[in-house]
Amino acid sequence: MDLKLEKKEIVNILEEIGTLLELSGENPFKTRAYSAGARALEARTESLAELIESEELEEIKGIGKALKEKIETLATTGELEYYSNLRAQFPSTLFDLLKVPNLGPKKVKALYSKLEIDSLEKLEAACKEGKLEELDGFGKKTEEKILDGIEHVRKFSERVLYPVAEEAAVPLLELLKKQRGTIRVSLCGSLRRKRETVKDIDIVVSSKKPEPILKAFVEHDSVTSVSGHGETKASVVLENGMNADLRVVSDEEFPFAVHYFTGSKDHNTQMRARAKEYGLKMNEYGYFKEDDTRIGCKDEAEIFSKLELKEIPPELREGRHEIEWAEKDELPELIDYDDLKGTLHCHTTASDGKASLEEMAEAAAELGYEYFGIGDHSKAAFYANGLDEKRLAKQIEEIDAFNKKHKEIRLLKGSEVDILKDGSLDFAEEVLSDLDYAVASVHSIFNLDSETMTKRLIKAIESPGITFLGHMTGRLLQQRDEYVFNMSKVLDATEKNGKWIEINANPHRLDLDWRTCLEIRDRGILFIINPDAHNTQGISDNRYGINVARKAGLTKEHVANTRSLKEFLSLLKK
DNA sequence: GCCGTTTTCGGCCCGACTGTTTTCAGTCG
Repeated sequence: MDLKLEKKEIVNILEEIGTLLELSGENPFKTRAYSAGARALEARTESLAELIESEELEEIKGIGKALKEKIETLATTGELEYYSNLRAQFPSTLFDLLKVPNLGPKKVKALYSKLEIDSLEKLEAACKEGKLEELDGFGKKTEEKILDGIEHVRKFSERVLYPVAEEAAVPLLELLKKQRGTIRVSLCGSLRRKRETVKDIDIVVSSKKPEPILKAFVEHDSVTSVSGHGETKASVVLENGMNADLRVVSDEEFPFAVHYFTGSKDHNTQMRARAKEYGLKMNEYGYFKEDDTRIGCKDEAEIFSKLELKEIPPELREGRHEIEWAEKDELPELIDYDDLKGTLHCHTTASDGKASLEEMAEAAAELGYEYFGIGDHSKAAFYANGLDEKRLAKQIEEIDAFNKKHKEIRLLKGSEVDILKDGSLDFAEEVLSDLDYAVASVHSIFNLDSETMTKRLIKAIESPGITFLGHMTGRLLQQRDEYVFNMSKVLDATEKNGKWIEINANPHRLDLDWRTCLEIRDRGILFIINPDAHNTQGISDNRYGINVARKAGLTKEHVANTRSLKEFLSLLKK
């Protein structure tokens, strides 16, 4: 089936239609139906062609007759009149205005229709001239807030990588923990769900006296401005540009508030719907019967058990399969942070690493790993000082010598072999046969057409000397999109040849994405979590890879390097 | 626009906070 648009592109268009409908003042539920439909489509792992051919689109919850037809029209023709008509009503630059905090569709529409403001520049000028005060519902304070907001959007419009958010959250959590009136503290939001990128930091505290806790929060050293400060909640902007929200509730309410603010939105919606089936109303303060009697719960586990659900780990709460799993007692026992017994794909000073082979090995041993795979670049990665056959042979000798001397950790001989443009490898098979393992990666020529790139990857994964593909999609979070290829076909080849798939744990990559892991798991393909470390600290990045695996719902059985050295070596032989 | 073992029509989550109001609309999470 030949499609004009990829699934991702259609998801984006549906989202955009949702926003455009908001701007045009449509029924909010209709608006929501488009963004809900977009998310529902995105969550499916099947390719769009499969969904259309098998007539399954309309089976997806959140996609009805109208959306099905629009999706199919977009997929087959690449166009949709309904969409282009909507787009013609508003300039696309209005989307920039929506990014300004406290500016929503209603206000943006008023700005556009009454003052012809359609860009951040025009908005800024109008604020400075005091023009906004002419409009109903706008005043001096709004103008000031908008000016601050424009500044903020220009500086920090992006979400930040998980480790950046985590680093900013830790001191706040510590501050809150040591406040006198604090009973319990929990990180919430996407940071608690271990998303790969995070927009703001959400924290919930339980206490009998909220005021002093809120005060301590807004006065913390890392706070540069206070954007809201009420009786039970406060919002601040941190010096790294992130927003942080604190909510203070009573201790009885705490588990509900924590669950509520952990989200995701979709997960919460599904939980509330389920609560309703049990005759309960659910909000951030508790369960309520129809006569408004409150039913308390001591912790999150009890919140779930009241609805006959097993406790769902925060990482899984994305509104995908978790409630179904919890209902059937089929929640996977998620892989844990100390389950990795070894790791591969690490660099040394031989190529572009910053630490020597010995330093890297010692650091790995200190982390408790039983085995550690060196994987320096091959000669085509010339920008990274890749090794040629001669230098690789020398490194193999060094590794043999190291293993003779050291018993605390076993070094594995390996290489990160470049996949050349035509899919052939940078080293011949006889060179690879001297190694314990080899990871094949694309490091150049990303802009091939889908068919060529797919063939390229398949040819690499079919090579006998290759153990797994490294960072398979090539994405760099917030920097570079995945290259275009047919993942299904590459996975077919991976499965057929008994190869593995890497979860690259570098926080800039996190490649694979957790959203696609489930399909791979169900094919029976093994994963391996590697840090792609270029220095000794980088080895610990594996915990971000574990985040991905947990979000995907993987257990340790699904991940090759949870095996002991002995088991791992026999896996490699296969 | 979607959805339904109380419904094919009438619901669709809802509370805190802010600013501009003089009782509430808009935004956010």
